[in-house]
Amino acid sequence: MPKGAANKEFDIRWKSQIKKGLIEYIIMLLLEKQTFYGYDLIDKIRTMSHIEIAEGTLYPLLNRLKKDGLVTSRWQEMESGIPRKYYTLTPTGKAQIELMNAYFTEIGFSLKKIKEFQP
Amino acid sequence: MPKGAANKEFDIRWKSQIKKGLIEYIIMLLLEKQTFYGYDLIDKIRTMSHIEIAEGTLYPLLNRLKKDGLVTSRWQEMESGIPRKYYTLTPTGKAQIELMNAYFTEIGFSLKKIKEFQP
DNA sequence: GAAAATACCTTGCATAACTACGTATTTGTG
DNA sequence: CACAAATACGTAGTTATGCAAGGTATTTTC
Repeated sequence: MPKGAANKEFDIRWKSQIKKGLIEYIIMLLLEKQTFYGYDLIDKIRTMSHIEIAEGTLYPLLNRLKKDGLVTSRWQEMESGIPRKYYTLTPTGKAQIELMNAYFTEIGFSLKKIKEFQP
Repeated sequence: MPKGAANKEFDIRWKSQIKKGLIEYIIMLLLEKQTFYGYDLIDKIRTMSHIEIAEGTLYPLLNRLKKDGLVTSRWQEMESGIPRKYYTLTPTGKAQIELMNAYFTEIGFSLKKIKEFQP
């Protein structure tokens, strides 16, 4: 057990940086299973991963995915309540997920190798 | 097998984003095992992970770690060749690594859960 | 009928990776 | 022996993304 305390500000910054790209991946993994609307994605990810996603992060992100042809969206009028914008993964999005899965697997192997590395 | 091809530009951007924070973690994992100098870290990480780190990424990163008290550095004159700046993890750095390990473990569990999720 | 929750959105800031460049020394090659 | 490549450090400016803080509008709850 190290005696020094960790650097709290560094930790906050680092965790924010780690989310870059990761959130995009998680959202696509979920959209691979079913359609979601934005507000629901935030809630789903919070309960499944304890990762908090700000709305100011999510909505621009979904627009990027759409612009890049990875998802499509359609408005859904509710019988009661506020209309929701549902997102669906495109074939391009599905192809992209395969690349992401492969990259994550590779990162997993690399981290394992590095952690087991003996000088 | 999806018919659509993935979005190449998106993939390049995404892989760059995934590196954010990850490179910092990998470097600290290596420095936990032994001291390294910058140029050697690039080479070590390339061979152990196939992740390319630009020099313009590494040197500012090492300076940040130093500024945040996670590493110390000392110049080492070589008998032959260019002097090297060796980096060593501080107790603060070691404490930070434990937080990072815990966070990565949590992310691993979350991804597993999300991948196994059935609607 | 006021507050909270739902559901969407935008603007501006901070951070980190990258490209491209610069410096200096040493090693390899024709 | 000259010249290219490799070694080893560094900086400046660009770009992308997460986040805080703000906004609108409707619905539910107390």
